[in-house]
Amino acid sequence: MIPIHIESAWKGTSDCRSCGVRDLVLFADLNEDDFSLIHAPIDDMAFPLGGLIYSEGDKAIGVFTLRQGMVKLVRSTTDGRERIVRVLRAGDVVGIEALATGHFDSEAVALNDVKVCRIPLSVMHNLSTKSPRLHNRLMQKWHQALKGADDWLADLNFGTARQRVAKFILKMRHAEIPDQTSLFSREDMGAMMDLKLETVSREVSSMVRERLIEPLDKTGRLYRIREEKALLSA
Amino acid sequence: MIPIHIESAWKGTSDCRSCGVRDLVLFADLNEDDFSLIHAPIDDMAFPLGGLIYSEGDKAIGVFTLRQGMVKLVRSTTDGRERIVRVLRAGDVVGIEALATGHFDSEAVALNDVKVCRIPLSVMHNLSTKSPRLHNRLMQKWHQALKGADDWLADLNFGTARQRVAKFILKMRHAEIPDQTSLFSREDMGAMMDLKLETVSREVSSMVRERLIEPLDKTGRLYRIREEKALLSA
DNA sequence: CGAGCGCTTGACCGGCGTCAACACCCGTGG
DNA sequence: CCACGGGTGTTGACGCCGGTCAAGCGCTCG
Repeated sequence: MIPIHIESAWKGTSDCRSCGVRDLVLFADLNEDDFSLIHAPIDDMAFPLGGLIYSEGDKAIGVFTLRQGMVKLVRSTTDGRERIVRVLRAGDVVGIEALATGHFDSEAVALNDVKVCRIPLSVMHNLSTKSPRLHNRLMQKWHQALKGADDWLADLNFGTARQRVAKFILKMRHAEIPDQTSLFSREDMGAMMDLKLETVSREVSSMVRERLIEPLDKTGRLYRIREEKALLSA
Repeated sequence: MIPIHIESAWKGTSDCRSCGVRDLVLFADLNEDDFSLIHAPIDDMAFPLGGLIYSEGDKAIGVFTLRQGMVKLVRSTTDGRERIVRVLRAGDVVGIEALATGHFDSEAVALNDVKVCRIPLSVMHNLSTKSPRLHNRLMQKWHQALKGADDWLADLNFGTARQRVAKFILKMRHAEIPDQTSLFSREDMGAMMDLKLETVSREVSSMVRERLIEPLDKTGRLYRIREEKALLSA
């Protein structure tokens, strides 16, 4: 999965009022007065699998609201290896740290087809001090990010390889179709759980053999969850 | 280290204007107008080693600014074991998540003698919408917490036992005396790095034998860093 | 001075990393 | 349409790191 910088990710300008996922996102409870305070365009953007949304240390134009798809946040450790610190899903704010510092702390890469809207920092700074509604939403998004980070550590980086993979499978289950789950490349999964790709592959395979999960495609990405309890107590 | 609930941690009411660590903390750049908006007392509190500041799920009265000492944030995993997700130091906000949800996501326990001031949620909610200065500080504190979480994962939960312990020793070095470092009980250190206490002990001992560090007390808590480079490249 | 807690050290073993071969999917080009 | 090749996933053999169990040591504090 080679990251490719997509020059032309721009897809147009958003009208947030009619956003499909508006109840999930930052602008959920803005009123008309709040919208009138937005004086810069919200850009609509799309990235394919592997697309680079930003790099570690980049100066930020804005923060991104994730409308569709999943994004991995990658840090390169001092010894050169890559560590995936978290993955974000629809409704999450990608690059929220730019609100505090103006630049990004990690690299953000699309794990599948991704749609985001980019909200300029100027809009955020202006609105968040003037609209208590956005202010509150923002607190919730910071909290969501922080809890996501702590959960990631406590759930996926603790215990045996089997326990980690089991938790991962459950964490990545689909919101709408809860008996299905989407995995990633074995190497990415390894970087998320601090395991080698062979170990990940072995654990997944053994769960398939034991009928806890069932493959739904031939690429090892989509599975049906057959025995949730057995996974939980793995 | 058995957590003890300290009934009477209350030590008085703070005058934030004369706070010794004010430049580090939330109220760093408040002006007199801002202070006049504070209509509830800021409580000054102290906890001894092992003191329980709050438990997972507790309803929050306020958030805590850490003025002295260190605090561990502990989560109990589904299988009963304890995981230390982060440790906080002077200037950090303990329990910042309460600003978003009103309750605490983890347990907070003092790792040594700790002094905090408790800022009521009402004060935070009132001030943070009315004072852009506090609003900005708050963004920085959220960012500090989130970056702390990501760093913790990337630095301390990756690589061999030796690498983890080496990073830990460097992370816990003193701000003022940079060749000294304070460790914790081997069990706590294990819970922080996902290692068993015997493994932690072995790695520390081997670094002492190799003269990378030198014990400064007889309890295994205080060390002098002799060869920083060797630790970095461990 | 003795009890108890935490740290250290040793012996052993199992889980996971390492290295390597192979299978499978898919896109490309003959 | 099929041959080929690269990328990804799987599986096996083997060795080592770190977990487990247990003993012993040295503080510290009654």
